[in-house]
Amino acid sequence: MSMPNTRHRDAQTGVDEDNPLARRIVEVYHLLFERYGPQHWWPADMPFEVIVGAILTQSAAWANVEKAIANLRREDALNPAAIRALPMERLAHLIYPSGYYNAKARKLRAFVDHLGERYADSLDRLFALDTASLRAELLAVHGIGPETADSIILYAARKPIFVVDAYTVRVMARLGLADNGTDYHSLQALFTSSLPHDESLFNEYHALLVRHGKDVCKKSPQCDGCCLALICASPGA
DNA sequence: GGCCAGGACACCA
DNA sequence: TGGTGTCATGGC
Repeated sequence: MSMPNTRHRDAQTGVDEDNPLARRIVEVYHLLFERYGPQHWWPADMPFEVIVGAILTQSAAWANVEKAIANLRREDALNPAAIRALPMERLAHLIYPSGYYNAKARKLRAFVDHLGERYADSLDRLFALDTASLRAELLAVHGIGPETADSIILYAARKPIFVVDAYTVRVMARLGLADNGTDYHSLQALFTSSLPHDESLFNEYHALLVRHGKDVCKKSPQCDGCCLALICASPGA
């Protein structure tokens, strides 16, 4: 994972180095990467597993999601046909540790049904869509909202789209660049208009925001020990 | 015992 | 259109 060198990449990417907001977004990335290093989120060798994880992680702790995925793997059910073949009760039981198991069982089923009906279970075919069409296609599936759709596009399809989540809002609020009322697409646009459209960069940046949000912004109301403290506009916000 | 986690949907005014 | 309730386990 290489960090963007804004001094040299501007000419290549069109990122406006004179834009203080864009500079700040890039600066935050550098500071987070320096502090935490690469996060190794979802190496997409198993895109279907990534999609399952993206759905199961909705409002759930990742450790619990891992248990649910392990159950599915043990059942040899980490593929669309197997999930479709499972009785809903059995599917819900397997994903029980991730919480909301009945609701999430319906969501998983909705996705594999959609994938089967329209793409013959081929993620390659689904991912062949351009990003906007893919996003619209995913949003049409029950249980897939903006964040889950973007997570699938970024981490499974490996297309450059920025994922906004609760941690992103929390960290950006600390920096004075957002508040709790900032809508998803405005915050997403803040990143995509400030950074090179690079899939591995967006992957790493989102993972770093989650790491930082967990480590510091939540636990330390006064930004104690925060690597962003010097540029933090509103400690304690 | 309460809070929160890598959200989304249904319902209502 | 915006606000609220619901879905629910597991770790701290």
